[in-house]
Amino acid sequence: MLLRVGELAKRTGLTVRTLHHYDEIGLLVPSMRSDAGYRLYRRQDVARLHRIQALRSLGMSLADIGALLDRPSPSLTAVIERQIQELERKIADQSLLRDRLVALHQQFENGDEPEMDDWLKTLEMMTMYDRYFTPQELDRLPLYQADDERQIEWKALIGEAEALMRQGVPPDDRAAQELAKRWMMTLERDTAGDPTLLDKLNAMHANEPEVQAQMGISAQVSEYVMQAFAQSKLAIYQRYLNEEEFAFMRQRYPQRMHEWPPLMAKLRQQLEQGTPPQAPAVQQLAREWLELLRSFAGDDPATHEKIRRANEQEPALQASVWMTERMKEYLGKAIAYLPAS
Amino acid sequence: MLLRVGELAKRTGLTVRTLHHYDEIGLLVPSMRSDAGYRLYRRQDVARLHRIQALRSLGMSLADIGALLDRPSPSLTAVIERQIQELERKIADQSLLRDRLVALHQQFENGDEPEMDDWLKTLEMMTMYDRYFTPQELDRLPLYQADDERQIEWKALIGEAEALMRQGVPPDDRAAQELAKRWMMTLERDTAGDPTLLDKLNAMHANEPEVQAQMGISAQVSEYVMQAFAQSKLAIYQRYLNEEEFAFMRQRYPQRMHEWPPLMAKLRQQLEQGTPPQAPAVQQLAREWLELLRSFAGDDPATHEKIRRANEQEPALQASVWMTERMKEYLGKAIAYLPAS
DNA sequence: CCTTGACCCTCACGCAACGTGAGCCTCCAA
DNA sequence: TTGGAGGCTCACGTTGCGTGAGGGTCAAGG
Repeated sequence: MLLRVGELAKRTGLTVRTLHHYDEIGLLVPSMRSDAGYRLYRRQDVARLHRIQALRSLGMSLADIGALLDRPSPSLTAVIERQIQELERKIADQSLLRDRLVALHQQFENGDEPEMDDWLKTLEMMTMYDRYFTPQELDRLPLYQADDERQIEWKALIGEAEALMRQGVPPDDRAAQELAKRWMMTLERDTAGDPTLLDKLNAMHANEPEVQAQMGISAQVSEYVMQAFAQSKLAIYQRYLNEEEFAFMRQRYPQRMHEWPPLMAKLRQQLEQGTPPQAPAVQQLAREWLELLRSFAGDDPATHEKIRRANEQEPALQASVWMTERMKEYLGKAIAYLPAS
Repeated sequence: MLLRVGELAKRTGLTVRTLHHYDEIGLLVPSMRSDAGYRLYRRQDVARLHRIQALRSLGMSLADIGALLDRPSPSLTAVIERQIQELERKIADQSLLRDRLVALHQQFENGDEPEMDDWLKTLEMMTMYDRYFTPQELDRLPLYQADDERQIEWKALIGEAEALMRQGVPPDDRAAQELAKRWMMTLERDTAGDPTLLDKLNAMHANEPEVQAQMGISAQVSEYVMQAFAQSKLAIYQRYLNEEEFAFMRQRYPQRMHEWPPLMAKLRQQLEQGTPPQAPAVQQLAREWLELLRSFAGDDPATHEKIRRANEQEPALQASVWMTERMKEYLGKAIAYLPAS
């Protein structure tokens, strides 16, 4: 029962080269050589090879197989479980990819042979979203599931904004403010009211000129809308503040309002992780929050009180802007725990 | 808008090494270098990189991407379709593997920590079957889905055969013949009556000592059963033949009967492929069939006629042995088309 | 006895898409 | 002017073999 490589190869369905390779890496070293140097495999070698093939068929690497065969492993079931999990991960990944490809394929199916450019642009957008959002987030991001209606809605909003800008309408104009409010409400809806999603979306728009181009939202437009939104809120606060307070706030608020979204996002994440309000991380966020408030409202507690009253009484300030009741409550507790400074 | 590698890497989520690599293979060569040799990427380079990333996210190889971007490909949808198909193949393969692993895992789940050897033996058997049968065949092979009942049944049959052999009972003994008939019927059932499966199973048993050991069917046992089966058929034919004819047949039949299964398998495959009986391949098989018949029945047409009559009238010859009515009819036609020689 | 042809041997490069140093250069701020 | 961050070019490693190149071995046939 001495087999030469060729014979063993034929019997096992492997190639001679493969057996050479196994020899080289010490996985299966034939226990004999002929005088001429031919590899001679004995029954025990063949048995080992069968085990190797068995384990290979489970997708194990040659290194792992060698380790497993050479010393009695602690737990074989554990090995299998690992293999299963890895396989399931791969399958999940590939299924996702396939679904996406199929969707893409359908999208361009009617309307024969799309232009290369349209094609790639769509693809690029998809990969952009991939870079800024996790798959779970994408699932929760309505903007990503963009149906035609949503597209049209946004096109209209953008068009209006551009028109106002072209006409030189200032951001504190009533029309601009109304547009900004609608814009923000739509945006809130399309980010599922999640400030984390909003924040990432903002980051994406800020960093990727191509996204701006594709969506049609230039940096100017978004800045204009932001300012108009700020003005719409200022207009409300004005009714609660005296002249001096309002003048102060009017100067500072528009510059600092960009800082809300990331702060809200972080707060929301802590809330969802169930971090208690007195935890250091949350306390830090509360401090930053107060800091931001002071930066445009000054240090006078009386002013702060007025702003709080406005927030409570004005429906326009209550609605929307990614602040839920739970968030307000959580923030309130965190602030209450802050040592008086 | 000139970016250095590090910056571009950061913005795209790639590594510097990856960008170097793309440069090396000519996929993305920065359109500028600084005086110090630093790679400088312009807007157009960034755009190209975005496209590269988009296509990569579809699972395309760098080579393919390069080809696609450098000349306008004929059909992009075709590319995607290819990707989808490849993905589905991979997914199918991996799902199969996972199912198998899960099954294996469950098999050993109860009965804490199995012995490495049992483990590997089971696995080895699985890979053996894999080598001799296609996945579709395995699906159709009842023996492979071996439940406990089947196992016990075969253990019993093998035990009986071994006992008879030990006791020195000759294959032409009544008891041996009865056992052989039951054996063949069980085997027919467990190969789903498909001679192709039978043939491959035989090949596996003949070539793989380990399979014999695992199943407990030694070459001696299977030869004994074969001979007993031959004797059981001879006993029937005897009633139709004269003494001389039977003496001739008795001498030859046991030696040649091994040749039936492969011949039946080939014939069945032709039948299933819908090959007409007058096709050369089928004609060749018919010739071989007649040749085999002559080899143990002699050249006298009268003898052949007697055998045919026996086959028609004897239920024991009708039943089983992997010959269906359709097969008989097909073979009959093929023989009828043979030029008289 | 010599020649085929089928096998066998040992290098050693190739593949895909980078990861990971090593050794050296450049730039900018302190 | 010095230190640290970032850049450069080799060049080897990874995984599991495929694919020659160049050269022995062995049994059969002329």
